[in-house]
Amino acid sequence: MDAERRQKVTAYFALMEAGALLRHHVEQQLRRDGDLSYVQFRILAQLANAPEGTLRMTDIADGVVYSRSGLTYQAGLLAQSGLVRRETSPDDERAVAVTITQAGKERLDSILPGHVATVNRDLFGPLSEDDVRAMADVLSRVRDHLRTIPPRSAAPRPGAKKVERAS
Amino acid sequence: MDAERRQKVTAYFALMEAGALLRHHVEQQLRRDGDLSYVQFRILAQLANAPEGTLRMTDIADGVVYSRSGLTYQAGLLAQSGLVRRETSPDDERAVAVTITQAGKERLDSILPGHVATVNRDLFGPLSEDDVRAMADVLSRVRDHLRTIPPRSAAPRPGAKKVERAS
DNA sequence: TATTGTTATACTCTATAACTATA
DNA sequence: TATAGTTATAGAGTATAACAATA
Repeated sequence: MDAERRQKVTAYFALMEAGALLRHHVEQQLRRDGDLSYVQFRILAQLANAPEGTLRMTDIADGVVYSRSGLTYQAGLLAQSGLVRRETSPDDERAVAVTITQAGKERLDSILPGHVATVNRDLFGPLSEDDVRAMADVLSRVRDHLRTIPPRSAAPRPGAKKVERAS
Repeated sequence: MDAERRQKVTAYFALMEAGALLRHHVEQQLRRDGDLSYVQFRILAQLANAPEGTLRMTDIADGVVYSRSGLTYQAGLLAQSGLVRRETSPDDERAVAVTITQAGKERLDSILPGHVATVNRDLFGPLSEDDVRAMADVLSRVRDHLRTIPPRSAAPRPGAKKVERAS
């Protein structure tokens, strides 16, 4: 009863703190070794795994950032650095096709070894193979469940018209 | 071999994303129901659990924020709102004793039920009791290990003198 | 009308370095 | 000299709302 409640408190705070600390470490490595933010890194990685190295903004948005403008901002930084290219999509003139460039691929390749080393040391250092399995299993479910709940800012456009309130 | 590598990739990204999403949801609840950031919430909670409701800045810093100035900033916001009180420590004139006020306790109490409900729903909703146990166990170790590694900004004062590099 | 994406703007948070004061 | 904390400042990131354009 009470023991379970304590487990939950422990699990909750451990997740929050481990997530924050790991992100902090990882951001430092990415910034130091390749002058990238974590979000930029994720965008590049997604593009590198996509056919043709191309995705539309909306595709990228799923699981990387919370607001559309935030993604525009980050993609803009990547474009400025020449790591991605943006052009109007051929099939849908509204859409923007983002493509990783050669420079982008090289940047990714130059960062990856150090990144893997950092994660292996800082995250997996104290874990057994079973631990990793359990963590992957449980946190995948948590992530999927959280994605389910309205993020409240990546989608909220339909009813974007609740003005009123003449304070 | 390769399967283990994939497990690691899954575990790594699941942790990063679950942590970010959960924080996002939690921040919204705290902001909406009590106009607090997560850091402010943690500070208040720490103080509420301390004897006399008092801690020194340095004590609070452990596990809440990464830079001293960041803590000063957040504590300043709490003080402005009347949720904490700051006064020079009696025993050590350099130190600042931060104390939660009655208003602070009330704010915390008013937020807590909704907070617990949010976490139970968003985080623990899809988990069994065993899952929670495993998560608490593994992530506690990860957190402890990460704390071990120099955060690189909460402590770096001694050799604060590596100028050079006249680019 | 709904969807895709950008822009302008304001704001929150964080970090660095310099500084004060006490131990 | 080392420790506790603040301040000034600057920068990165994010969200909101308004907007343009295509489906």
